[in-house]
Amino acid sequence: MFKPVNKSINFPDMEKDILEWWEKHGIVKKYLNKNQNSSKRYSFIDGPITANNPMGVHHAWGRTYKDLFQRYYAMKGYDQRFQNGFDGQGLWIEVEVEKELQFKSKKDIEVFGVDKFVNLCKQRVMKFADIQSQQSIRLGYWMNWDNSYHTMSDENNYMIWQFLKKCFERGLIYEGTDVMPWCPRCGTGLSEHEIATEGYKDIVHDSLFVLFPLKSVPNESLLIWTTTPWTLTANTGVAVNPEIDYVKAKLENGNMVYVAKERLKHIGSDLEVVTELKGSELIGLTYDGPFDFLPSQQKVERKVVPSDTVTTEEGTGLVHMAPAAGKEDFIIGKAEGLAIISPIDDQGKFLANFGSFSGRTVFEVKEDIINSLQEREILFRVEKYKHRYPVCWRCDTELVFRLVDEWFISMDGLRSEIATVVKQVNWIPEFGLQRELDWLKNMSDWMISKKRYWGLALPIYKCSCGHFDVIGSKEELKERAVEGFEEFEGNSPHKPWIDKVVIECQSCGGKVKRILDVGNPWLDAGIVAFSTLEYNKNKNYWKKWYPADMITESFPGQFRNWFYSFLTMSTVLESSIPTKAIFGYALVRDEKGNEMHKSKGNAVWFDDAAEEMGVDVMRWLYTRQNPSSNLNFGYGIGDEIRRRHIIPLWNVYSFFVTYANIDSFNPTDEFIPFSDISDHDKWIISELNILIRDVSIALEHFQPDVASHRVEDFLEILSNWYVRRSRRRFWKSGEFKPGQEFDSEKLMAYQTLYTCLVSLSKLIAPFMPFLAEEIYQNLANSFGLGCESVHLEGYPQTDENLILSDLSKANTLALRVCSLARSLRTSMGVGIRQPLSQLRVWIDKNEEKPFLLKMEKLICDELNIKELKSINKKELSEYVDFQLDVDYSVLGPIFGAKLNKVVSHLNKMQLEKLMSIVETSTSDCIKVDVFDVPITGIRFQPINKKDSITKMEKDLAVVLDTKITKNLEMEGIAREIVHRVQTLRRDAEFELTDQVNLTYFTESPVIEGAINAFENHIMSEVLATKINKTSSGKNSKMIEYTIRGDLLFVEVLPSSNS
RNA sequence: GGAUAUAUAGCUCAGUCGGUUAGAGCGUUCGCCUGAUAAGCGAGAGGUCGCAAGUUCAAUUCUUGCUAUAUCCA
Repeated sequence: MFKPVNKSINFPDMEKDILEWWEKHGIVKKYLNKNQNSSKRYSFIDGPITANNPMGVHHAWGRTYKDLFQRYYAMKGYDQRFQNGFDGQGLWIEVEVEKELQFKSKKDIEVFGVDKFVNLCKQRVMKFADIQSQQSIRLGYWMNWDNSYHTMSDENNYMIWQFLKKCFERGLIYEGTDVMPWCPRCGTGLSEHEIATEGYKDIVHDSLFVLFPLKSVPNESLLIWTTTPWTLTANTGVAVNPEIDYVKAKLENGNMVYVAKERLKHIGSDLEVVTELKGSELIGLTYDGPFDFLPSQQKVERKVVPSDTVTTEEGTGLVHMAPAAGKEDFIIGKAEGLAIISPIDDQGKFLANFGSFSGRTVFEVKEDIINSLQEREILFRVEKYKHRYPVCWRCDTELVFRLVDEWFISMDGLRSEIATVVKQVNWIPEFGLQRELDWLKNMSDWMISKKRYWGLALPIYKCSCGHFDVIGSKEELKERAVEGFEEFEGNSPHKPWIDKVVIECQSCGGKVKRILDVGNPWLDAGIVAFSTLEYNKNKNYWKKWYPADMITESFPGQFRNWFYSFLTMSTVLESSIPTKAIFGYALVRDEKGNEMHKSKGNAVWFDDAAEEMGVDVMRWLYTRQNPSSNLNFGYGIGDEIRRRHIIPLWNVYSFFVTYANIDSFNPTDEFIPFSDISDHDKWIISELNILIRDVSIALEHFQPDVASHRVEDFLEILSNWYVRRSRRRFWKSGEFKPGQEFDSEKLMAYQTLYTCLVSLSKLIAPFMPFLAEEIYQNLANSFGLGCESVHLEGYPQTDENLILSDLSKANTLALRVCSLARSLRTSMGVGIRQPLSQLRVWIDKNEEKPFLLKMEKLICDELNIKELKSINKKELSEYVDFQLDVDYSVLGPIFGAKLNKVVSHLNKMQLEKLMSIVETSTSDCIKVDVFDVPITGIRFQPINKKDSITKMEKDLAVVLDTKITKNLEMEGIAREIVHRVQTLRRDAEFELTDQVNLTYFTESPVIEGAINAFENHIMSEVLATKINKTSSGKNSKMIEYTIRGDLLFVEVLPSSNS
């Protein structure tokens, strides 16, 4: 006996029961260990998830892929590591802890105590790692959760030291001065990685047009434009494009200004052009700067310099240069030898020698700057200007550009090496390779330092003498330490403990401390192909698992983040690929395709989604998605997935169990051999084997969407064709009990459907682990068949001998015939319940004709037709006309440019004559003019005559005999009655097997005649033991029906026999 | 300004290694079956496959240019 199936199942509840069952029986552990001794290996390296918040549904997408592929290879018998990773060092953790403590700046951290602060950061990571593990378990993600790695681990940090040491030995590490985007709140620079993603916002600023009077000529000025007024205090030059046309124009007050010709309109229509000149003529001019009086500006020479980056798209065509406060300015300034004046400190406050601005932030001084320019009559105009301006991706503070000393890894020496490695990786989607190479090409040196607290302690020791060293391991540090190692010993290599250690300078012998900076967090994640695979501890282990077979992450951000650091680090350490394949996927959007934002209220939390829609639905939604396009996620979409794909499977399963129990079907009995089962059964088994083959191939080629859609297609034909066309076999009477006679056709149906369902449960196990388990437990394990859990099973394998392509073609043909005939019935207004005597079918392709005969019974049954007749073209021509239909795909390649001539000759021929020539031709070709035309290229396509009783496609036509004889009419009425009584049975809540008595009353001789003629049929269809006509007229319990205009009253009562 | 991707029905998306009738789901109109399923099945309407040029006997498909959108870079 199978466990009865709940038809109105609540999937999330079912999933929770399964979770409990897995837990109770230790299934996960058995699964993780099952291939331990296998010679086959599948190596997956997990890109660490940031353990800073609960998981979102976008994480669930990636984790579904990770689980899917690992489960697939687990079922295939591959040994795996199943190691999850958590990312936990860096500014994003610091920011959250700062928020909790309500800190406003870095000073608060110092006052609070760096050690306490760092410990809180660690605690936060552990807390969310735990939450995310629990959520992942709810998702059905099977990993070794006791063995997750942390990027904050000693192992990981020291491994990065080793990497940095190797960079150092190659001379790639240097301290550089550069203008960096800087967050005044966080007090740190941002690397290119960080600024690009969410780093820009549309912000409106006051932009200023300012006059810079020329030194050489009185009353003549350069007109410049800036969107960052505070940088004017650090101005040391003006850039012009030598190729552009400029003008000298007269203002109302008679003074002259220089601007680009094209910008004149924007600046003022009342300007009168005095002369035109090229930008090159301006170069070298000197001028009075806007804040010459500041102490920092003394002895500075300010001049006009050339730059082809200057355009006439905005501003004045003359660009104010503050080399210490702008990226471009710095590059141009260095090239042209402009002075560099650094105006602000790490909190965005002006340094000491900036007069009244000193000690105030760049945001505070804006008004004063404007007023000062105004008073001195060099402010030309203030204009609101909206632009994309960089902000801090963590705290939203507007960034400033600042001259800083940071540590870098030089990329120029590595670029081509990395590119070589990148090209060896299999990128999915393919364009990933192009994007990574593009990023690589444009990537400037990697800024690895950060002036913060919680993160990798950069092992760089810089002496006051200028010499610096990079330490490559804890052991090396111990060896080199001259002070403080005992104090540090026992702590993780983090600030502040690590900074107790002092080493000796190898150049001057002085005492040296570590630089104060921590590392860029992408170092942390990039090293995991070494740190987690025991590169130092156990080389054999490392060799066993390196490189990974695949990694998978959301691709939009990772080309410059994890993918990049991952590939870079393996290039430096081993000059080899860290993974054979990188499978990328896009972004999760909301139901309408908009970005999800907490603030917009359209973000969906994983816990809510799991509770409401269930994780199998969620996982199917993910796996069926084309990975390279954005995924719209929502409850409505979830409902649709459940309704269209999961409920149908559940219904087939429920159908099977219902009848299997009625008939005492036992799956442990011997199965009828494939060679002996019916064609209909062979067909679905064949389709099943094709499905298994396709799904396996798709998964091995990283096409989970293709695999999912193939499963959906199979479910469709299983439910709507196999089961529907098999139902009568399940209804045949007779239980499968020892000593009882039973129908072998019926047994075949049960065994076939059973095979399909059990195979399906294994096939979908990596996709929907809960539903798969539920079905498998009931169908297999409860009878002691198979394994304890579907997840301990092997993945189904295709048996090529069971794939019968002729049966596929035959069923495809039958489906087409039925579809055409149904459409014809619809258009003629004859419902399917009215039997009709004959359907004539014309098939163009000779090779398909035998299939029609094979499918005759099934088609007749499906369409409620008495007889199927195959007709030839001549017979068909009674009902239709034909037209010439040239098969261009046949004739095109043969005739090429002469094709038009051939076709026009064919068209000129009389159609009937051509048809008979083609039909009677004994050779493969016919002569048309001078051409030998193969007859396979000439077709005759039927077209409808008016008011026809035919319906056709190109190579298929059906003709319906619509004559309804007296007998057919009565049979139709009988079917109507059966239908009404079945509905009555259901409404009265009879069991499927209950016998009933029918009582009816009618005054219609037609209905009465039909009942009499088809009494036995009706009785067997509705399980009636008796049919009584009352002569006393209708009683009040009878239900009234109108059948073809006549009244019928019916009552259904429990049978007196039962 | 450069790179990559995308552009197909009202919406969300498949597809076409070039072949003259381009598909699905949702939505919409109409209908139907049902002793598993109204959380089902089917039919109809709805598309000059972004625009333009080129290659070709033939272009939605290949090439180029343009436009728009997204992501990335400068």
